[in-house]
Formats: sequence, C-alpha cells, structure tokens
Amino acid sequence: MIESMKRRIVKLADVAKAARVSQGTASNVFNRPDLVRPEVRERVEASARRLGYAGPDPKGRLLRGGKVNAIGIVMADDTAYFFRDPFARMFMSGIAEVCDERGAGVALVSARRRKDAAWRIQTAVVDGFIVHCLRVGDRLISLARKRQLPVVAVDLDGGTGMSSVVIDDRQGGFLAARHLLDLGHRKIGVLSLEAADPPRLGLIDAERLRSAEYRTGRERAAGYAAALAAHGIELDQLPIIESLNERQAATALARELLATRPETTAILAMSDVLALAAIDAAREGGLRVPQALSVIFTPSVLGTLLTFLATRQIFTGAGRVGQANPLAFDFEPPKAETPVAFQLSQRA
Amino acid sequence: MIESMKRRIVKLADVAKAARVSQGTASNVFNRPDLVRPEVRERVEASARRLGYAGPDPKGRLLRGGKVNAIGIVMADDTAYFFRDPFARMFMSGIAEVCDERGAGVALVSARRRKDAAWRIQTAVVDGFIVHCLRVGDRLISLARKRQLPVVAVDLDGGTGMSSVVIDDRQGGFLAARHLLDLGHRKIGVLSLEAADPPRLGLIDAERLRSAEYRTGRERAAGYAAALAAHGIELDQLPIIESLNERQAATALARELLATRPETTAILAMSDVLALAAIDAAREGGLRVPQALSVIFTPSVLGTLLTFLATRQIFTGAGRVGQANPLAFDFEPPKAETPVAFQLSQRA
DNA sequence: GCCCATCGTTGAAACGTTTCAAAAACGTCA
DNA sequence: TGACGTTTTTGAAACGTTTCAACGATGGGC
Repeated sequence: MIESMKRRIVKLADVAKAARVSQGTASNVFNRPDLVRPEVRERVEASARRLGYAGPDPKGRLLRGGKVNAIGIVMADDTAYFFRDPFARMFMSGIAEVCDERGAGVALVSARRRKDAAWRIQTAVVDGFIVHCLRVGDRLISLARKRQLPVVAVDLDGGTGMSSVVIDDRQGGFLAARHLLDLGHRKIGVLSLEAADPPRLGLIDAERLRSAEYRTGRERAAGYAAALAAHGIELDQLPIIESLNERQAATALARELLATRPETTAILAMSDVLALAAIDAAREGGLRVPQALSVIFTPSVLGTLLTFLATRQIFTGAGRVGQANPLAFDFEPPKAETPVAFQLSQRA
Repeated sequence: MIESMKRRIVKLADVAKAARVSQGTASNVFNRPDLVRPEVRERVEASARRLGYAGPDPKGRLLRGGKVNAIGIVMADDTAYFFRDPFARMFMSGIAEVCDERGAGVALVSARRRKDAAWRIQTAVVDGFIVHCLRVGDRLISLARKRQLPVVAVDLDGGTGMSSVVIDDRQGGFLAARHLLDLGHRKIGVLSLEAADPPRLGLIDAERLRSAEYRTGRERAAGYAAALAAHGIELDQLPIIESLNERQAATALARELLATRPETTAILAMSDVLALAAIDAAREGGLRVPQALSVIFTPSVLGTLLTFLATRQIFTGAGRVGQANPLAFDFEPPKAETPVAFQLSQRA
C-alpha cells in the first residue's frame, strides 16, 4: 500500500502476481478455465476481483495475434447514410445477418471526406473490408487493399486478385432479352449506355457494342446476342441507340427511335433511367406501356437492383426509386425467373 | 534472399532496417512526416514500398496506448435490427452524426443471445459504449461497466456513477399538465403507470403516487403538481387511476373513470398505451377526441418519443407506432414547447 | 520402488507499434 | 575554434496479452 501514488491500470500480470501464479495460468483462468485446477482458478478470480481487474484487454489479445472479429463496411458517404438510405439499409441488413450467424461484428467506416477517408481506412480495427463504391470506388479500394486484409468490392470490378460482387451483366442481358422474345416480341430496340469514352449518341452498329470499352456494354451485348441467337436473330438486325444515362437526353433519343422504327414493339434498356426515358417517349407518342410497347431493363448496379427488388416496384406498379425517379411500369410479372442475376466472383 | 522460406509479414522494424534508419525514425515517417528530413523520408518510403509494407498496423499502435477511435453501440437485438427498426435508425443517425463530427467510428454490437452477448461486449475493440436497453439493460450495462470504459446508458437509469440519457419525467409531466391547463382544462383525470410492485389498480390517492416506488410515477406526480400549483390546484383534487401499461386493462379503467366523473374534460396519461386506452374508452362512450375530451401523454421511454417526433404523429393525425399501436390523435399542436423533455445526466 | 502417462504450471518469447530522453549532427556567431 | 541553439536521429522501454515447449507433480501398473 506504500508504493503507488497514481492509480495504475491493473493488468493480467498484477493479478497473476497477487495470486502467486504464473501469468500463463492467469491467462488460462480467463480463456480456458477448465485447464486450471478449481482451487487455483478461484484464487486467481478472487485476486482479480480484489484488484478490480477489468478482464483481459482486447488490445493486448489483439496484438498477440488474434482476430478483431469485426469487418468494416466502407461507404463513400457519412455514417448516418447507413441508416438513412434504403439501399444502404438493405445492404447492411444482409451483411448483418451473415455476420451475426458467423459471430462477427460490424464496424461502419464512413469515407465521406476524401482526406480523412484514407486515415479512417488505414486505422480501422477490422479483419477485412467490404467496400461499396460507385463514386470514388477505385481510390477507396486501393486504400483498403493496402491494408493487406481481405477486401470485397461491391458494384465495382476491382480487377485481378480481388473479390467483388457485381451484377452479372451478361446473364442479366440474356434473361431480359429472352423474356421479351418469349412474350413474342421480335421488333426490339436496344437502348444502350455509353460504349466508350467519347460517347457516340444515336444509332450505332452492334460491333461498337461488342467491342465496347466499358464492360457493361460488352457483356450486355453478349447476353442479348445469346438470347436472340436461340431465336435465329442476330444482334446486328436490331436498332441500337447509344445514350447517356440521363433522363432528358435519353428521352429524345428514344423518341427518335420510336419515330424511325414505328414497328418496334419492345425496348431493351440498359438501366432504369433509360427504361424510364423510353416510357416517357412512348407516352408522348401515344403508345401505351405495356400494351403497345414493352420496356424492360436490367440494372447495372446492385443498389438499383436491391431497391427495386425490396420495394417490389420493378414489375408491379407505380412507385419511386430513392427519392428521384418516379416509375410507372405496367409490366406483367415474368413467369419463372427474375431477369437479373448476380455474380459473385472470387479471384485468386 | 537466402533466409526466409515462409513469407513473414513485414513490419516497421524491417522497413527501418532496410532503410538503415532507427525504428523511431521510420515511425515518424508515417506519423509525423515533417519531423524527418525529406531525403531520409524518401529513403524510408522507398524501402516500405519495396518490401510491400502495409503501413503501421493498428494493432500495434493500439496497444502502445492509442484510442481505437470508435464507440460501440450495444443493443439487445440482432445486428440487422439497427437498420430495420425505425427507432434504432433514428437513434443511430443521431449518434452517427455526432461521431462523424468528432471523427469517431461506430461499431455495432449486437447483444441478442445472452450467452455471447457477454463475449461480444468483453472483446469489442472500442473506446466506450452506448448501451440501449429496455429488455436486459441491467445485465448489459454491468457487463459494459466491467470493461472500465466510458459507458452511457440510454433509457435506463444506471444508478450512481453512470451517465445516462433518460426522459426527464418531471419536466415532461410539468409541460403536459401545463399544456392542458393553458387550454383551459380544470377537470383533469390522471392515468398513471404502476406506482409500486404490487400494483393497486383503480383509483388511488395522490400520496401513493408522490411516494411511489417507481421513479417515473414519483417524478411525473411532482411535475403535474408543479403545473397545477401555478393555477392554485392541488394534485389531490384530481382523480388518479393506477393501471397496468396494457391496452385492454387500461381501457376498462379509463371507461370507469369517465363514467364516474363525467365532468372530466382532459386526461393526463403516463404513456402512449394509456393515452390510446383513454381514447378508446372515450370513443366507446361517444366522446369525441379532442372536442369533448383532450388526451395528452408524455412518453416514458426515449424510443417512443423519438418515433413519435420523427413521424410527426404525435399531434397531427392518425398513424402507427412501431407496428403495433394504431393511433388516432386529434390534438392541436401545442404553441411553444413540445411537452416532453430530455435529461442528460452525468454523474461522477 | 520404478517407469510412464497425465495433468497443471511455469517462463519466456513473441506480437508491432509509439514515445521520449538523450545523443548526434548541423549551423551560427563571437 | 569553441560554445551554443536547433534540428534530426537513436535506442530502449513500454503497452497487455497469448502461446508453447518444457518442467514438476501425481498416481497407476508392474
């Protein structure tokens, strides 16, 4: 009682000494109680209580080689976004469920401001990262990879050596096209996203899509082509319109398509925005959807997909995506499969 | 190149040695770059790059004495609950906002299953806890306190030496009563929660409430009394009904009150459930709310309060609390203050 | 009484960083 | 040149745990 003036934090070693036991034994009392003789165990526990020991400090345990038992979810937004945004919430619910199952914790990592985003990712105490990234994905991902922990990218193909969860564009395209074909459509127009860096707006030939710079375009083209082939049609026979993923611009282009090709009975759109534009254009031209014109799209981004699925808006009626896009689909529900598909790609 | 067969993880010491620099200097390169001469800094950085150094490992930094820079939020539910439940989401948004501001991270700690709840709390790598607890609060809180980290309890008074955020029952009661009095009401009935362990259902005298075993009752009584005093009325003059916090039972008691005291023009309820019961009883008896009878309540639990505030249901119209309680308030909005109040109590 | 297996316990070595007093290097001025 | 004030760099000591090979005790079988 003579010795310490300032109250030091009591550690395992103190407890061990007080109980006249080696540190190893003391450790066992807390981690593998059955390995230590009951009598000794109680002595140690008593000492711990008496000294006010807080239990093994995770910091120490951690360093020694343990796992944190938590994974970090990185999003390019403020932390409240995790709880506000419908997509984020769905996304997190799914993650949370699996984490609970496996006994892992969840740490929210906001990468809002680019500057301290780096610091946050570098110092997050986690066993691995899930990075959701549309906006500044590349940067966040490379940051996370530097940590040399497992990283999974969502909605962004991280390149070789990375695991990522992305929409399977080819399969999505295939299913969407097949759905239309099964409904009997043959005069189908394609509303495509930009194929390469200087976009070429308006009618393009299939070749540009097949050799597109952007993966989405290429893959979709392949999917469409596969479905068409089964009906003896070639992608080259369809009118393909390249457009920006923007409502106004796309509407104008869709309008043009419908005017030029009045025989068109269906539109294959590469995004929700494009589909909406097609519907706008149709309505303007007096075409009822879906009676006179069918419109279908495959989301190219997980967020869109999840939001649609969860709100069941995709095939059932009017609704809203996020806050922004008023929808007014009138599709009948597809028979068997929903024309979208995931692809979980794990790369060595 | 001759030495290592298995690829060891490169650490700061390795980088330091490779750059022919002391470990301290190497550390500075990463943490206080401006303290080290540019030439040396670059040499170290080059070595780091060459060796594939992942940057200072938080585990080490942490042990040395750092903060984790994250606080853990403990809830007695599964992790997905954080994203599903409306109250939890609001609650978390608020926390997230402040954490962002202060540069702290957020770790979700689910304490669903009592067994591994302990383990989760004991091993969570955080600087402190916010424990939300209605169900098994005491247990979780004591668990968290054992860690000897800062702990804040929400919705449960943790006793001396603990910080907690709870509804300020006295102020709430005061404001609610004053609101009714300001509207001109004088014949007011009180619908009280249980006052003590063997509840005594039905009419009780004010004294039982004043000396109630449960804090909520005592405090509310004090608040009511203070507001009444300003109008020269004593709490003893009002009929006070003690009830379980349960819709059916409370409705019966409220019905009785209205029958016995037909002159009553307003009800002071101690919870949302009691208020709903009062409204049920009034409707049954043909009294319109609020024309013939005003009903007001102060939530005794933060969750209720936040939910009401956020959904703006409290004073504006029909709606739902959680999934369970259909509401049909017709109150006019109060003039200046919302008749509820928080109390952040920080105890030494 | 001796050998072996078993069970408990010990001691010391990691784990990877930061910090800080002290030493070294450098420049300036008399 | 030497003394003195700055800037850089060093070396070693924490930080608190877990792990693991080795050691001592205990008891059973022969």
